[in-house]
Amino acid sequence: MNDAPESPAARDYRGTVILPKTDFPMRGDLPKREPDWLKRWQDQDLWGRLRARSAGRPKFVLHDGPPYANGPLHIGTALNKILKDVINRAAQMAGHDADYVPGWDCHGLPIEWKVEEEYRAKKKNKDEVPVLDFRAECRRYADHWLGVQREEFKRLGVLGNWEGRYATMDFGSEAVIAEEIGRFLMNGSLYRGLRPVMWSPVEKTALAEAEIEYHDQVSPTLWARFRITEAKAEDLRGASVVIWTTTPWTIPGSRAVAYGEEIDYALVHVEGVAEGSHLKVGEFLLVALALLPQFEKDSGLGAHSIKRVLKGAELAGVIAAHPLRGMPEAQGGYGFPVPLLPGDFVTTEAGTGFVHIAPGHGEDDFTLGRAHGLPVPETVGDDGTYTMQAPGFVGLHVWKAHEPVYAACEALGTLAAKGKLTHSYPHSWRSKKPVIFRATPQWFIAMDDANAIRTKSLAAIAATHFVPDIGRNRIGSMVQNRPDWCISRQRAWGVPIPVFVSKQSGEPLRDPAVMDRIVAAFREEGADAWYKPGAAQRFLGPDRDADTYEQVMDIVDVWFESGSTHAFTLTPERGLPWPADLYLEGSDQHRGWFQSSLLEAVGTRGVAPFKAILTHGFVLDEQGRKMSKSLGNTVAPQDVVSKSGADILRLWVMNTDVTEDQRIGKNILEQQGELYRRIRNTLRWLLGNLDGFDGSEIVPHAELPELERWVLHRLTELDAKLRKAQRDHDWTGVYPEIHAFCSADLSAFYFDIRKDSLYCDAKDSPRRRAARTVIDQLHRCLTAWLAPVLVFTAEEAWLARFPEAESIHMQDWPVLPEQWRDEALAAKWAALREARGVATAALEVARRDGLIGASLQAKVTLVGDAFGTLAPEAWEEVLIASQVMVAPGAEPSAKVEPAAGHKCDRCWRVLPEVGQSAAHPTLCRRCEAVVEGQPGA
RNA sequence: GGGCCAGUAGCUCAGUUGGUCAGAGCACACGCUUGAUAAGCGUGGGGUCGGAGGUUCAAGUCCUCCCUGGCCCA
Repeated sequence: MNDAPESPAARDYRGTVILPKTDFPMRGDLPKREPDWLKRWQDQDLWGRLRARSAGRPKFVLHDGPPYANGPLHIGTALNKILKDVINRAAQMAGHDADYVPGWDCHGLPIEWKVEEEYRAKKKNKDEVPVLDFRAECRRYADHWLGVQREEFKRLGVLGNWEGRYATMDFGSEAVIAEEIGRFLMNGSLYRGLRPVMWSPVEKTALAEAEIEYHDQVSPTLWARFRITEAKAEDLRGASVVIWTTTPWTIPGSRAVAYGEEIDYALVHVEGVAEGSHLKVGEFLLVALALLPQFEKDSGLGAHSIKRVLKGAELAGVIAAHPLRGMPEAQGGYGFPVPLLPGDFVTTEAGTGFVHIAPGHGEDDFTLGRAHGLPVPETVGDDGTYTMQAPGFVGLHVWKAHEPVYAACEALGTLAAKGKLTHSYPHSWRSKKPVIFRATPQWFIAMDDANAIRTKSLAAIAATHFVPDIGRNRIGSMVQNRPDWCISRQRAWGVPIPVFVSKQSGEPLRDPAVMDRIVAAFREEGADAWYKPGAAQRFLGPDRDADTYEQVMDIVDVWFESGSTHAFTLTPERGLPWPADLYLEGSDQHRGWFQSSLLEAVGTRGVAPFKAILTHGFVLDEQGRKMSKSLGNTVAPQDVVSKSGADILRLWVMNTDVTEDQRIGKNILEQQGELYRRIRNTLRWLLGNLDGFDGSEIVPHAELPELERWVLHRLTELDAKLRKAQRDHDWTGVYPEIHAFCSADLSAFYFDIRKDSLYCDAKDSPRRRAARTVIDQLHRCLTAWLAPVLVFTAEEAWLARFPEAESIHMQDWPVLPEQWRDEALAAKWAALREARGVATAALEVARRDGLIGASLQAKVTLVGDAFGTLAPEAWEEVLIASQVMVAPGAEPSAKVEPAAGHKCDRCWRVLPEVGQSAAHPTLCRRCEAVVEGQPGA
């Protein structure tokens, strides 16, 4: 019915249709093309040009948290760096000078361990290797991985000052780290103290909290009697307090027993015992009432009576005997009185409601002991064997001590019961071996001395902008509760704590001149200077005798080093302001880098080194589980880059809510590929329709049709969101919205509608020029807005249009005219699109019924006042229908029937007028005019 | 074991102070187009908003408990 007339012979008008034309390929082919872009940027010194161009702009400094240089990048590090890159690029394009200096953390146990492993493989003993050689080996190792990671970061499209990167092992960094320690030495916050620390007997070193991981293990358990020797209440004398412990090896270090003041304790008279029980009929025991039923099972307690129930508070002043008192081999070693002390950490969740206190073997123990003036015995040596202070067990390893402890207690009649328990226990993250709490001399930074680091830190936290805000609580409660900062490590690969201690007074030497010599030497020779022969005399100077000083050979905690990165990176020499605008790391760094940086800066400068903190979550697999090699669910960034392209990985980062944990996997990446294709095709279509575009055809805003002005309004909305995200560092949902704009607003709506005009109107028709005016802006906005994320694709889409341009990355985001914003128009068109849905639904029904195929075959009658705000001719455009009638009515509805007339051979609209022209019998009037080149067509 | 956070269609995410909030995009199915074509358009089916109680006239939206997962800490 819509066939063109058979005669005269139909002409081919295809050549008169203006179809999109561009060399911008449909497929990204990212793995192949991205390296070419990287080379171009490298060759043109994009980074240098950006800095030159940005001179004088307000600085934006995201201070890089240093990844550890000991292996290839994993997906979490890639996520972190990509997010930083997007934020830096966005700040740059929003008008800042975003000078980004990437950095690396280079010292520390993991590298040391790797190098030792290499020695072991070569049958070399580390202890026989000169320390300077060993340190050189570690340096080479770190340097290698720093190089590998740098190239991997670059491949991800991350832009930064790679030449001027910082590393904690640079001589200048080592010097500043020593200098920072010196500040704490001089201001008095650095002190040496005996404290229980997490100690690895295998690696023979104290471990930081971050170097500990928890695994289940089976521990021997011990119920031991502490016989009461002194008590006001007569019925308590001679009774035994029963403690329970999962570390029987700490018994030789036991110096007190803790109880809970509010806990109810039962004085139990034993009247019967199960076979094999170590309890004795007739004895009196003290056990928490709530735990008595469990104790019965654990100890084989049979018939018994509760003589009395007492509050823990009544136990104040009670003295007991050590369970090893009288041990023959100990030669009177455990004869001291053991006081009962109140401890608020005592619970009735497990055990007996009594906790034995070994001040050298636990944080709570140490604190309680210190409060009551208890000694801190050093019962265990650095290799995990007992010292002379554990008489009867000297030389025995603690992991082999439980049987001897059982035996000694049994012989002394203080063994109440024994057993086994599977529980979570701390292990060294390197050796995977269990660690112990052990009292050792360590260097600490005081949290609550006159320097008041804790108080000042809490104030600094209150003044910091957190994204998300919950981070404030998290780091706040940690700082509130943390103990003094133990900064010493008994290792070789790091920056030494550059301190001399007077052998006579035991006091550290506080001499600025000595510190100056040390810092100057480190700057020239690196921290190796500390280990060179004659170092002590060299630094102490001619006026002091090195023999009267102990040179501290501990190195500093790597968290102190990374906490000092602000001090050697945000410097006037680098032209970087202090403090940084932003620190951006995973949420685990609340305890790590955020905190060490905060404490270090507050301790030396009184304020935080950052204005804002942004945290992201962890990368999980598609089921939301942690990634692990054993589960085989890891996603390597290198694989994503080589298979899909860095732009896909970058898009994934920005399409997730980074404040929560993010999932990644094959399906999710495929989905990102789909989203990418839509964006890419949008750019391609824009480019295709800008072929030959020339500023002379731009139509003034006031003369644009409503549809065009609506698109420009949408641009102002997106622009506002983008700029708000840039200011607040909160990007959640921004790029999903840009994608939705490309898909729903442009591709499915605006583009679809304007194809008729762009393809079929005369080149210079006002309507077509208006569309191209907007398409020009769309191209400029989208490429600029996408540039921080799709760094390669945006460049390709920019240069496809402006081949002579330097780079999209040299551009700023366009500043949009305020007049584009038109809320009333937005509301009107939102309503129109609702109404349009009624019509498209009706068209679909007609299609189902075979009445029409393409919508241009339809004549649509719109009934309803909702349609009245637009003229029928405008509805023809919006519905892409050949003929539209509008009629008043309450409920909106649409009637569809085949359009009457013939299909225009050029624009495919079906109109009665087709066939009326003698010259072009197969064309509609508009197309005839265009083909004839009539003015105003 | 403790602290903090999260759990909305297969996937990624929206859903202010409780009252058209059960949504979007992608995927999927079906259809159209063949002048964005290894593209484009339309329509549609999918969720008892982790589970169970409770507060309220009214609860993804508040409270309690539980389950699952994550980070941190023991």
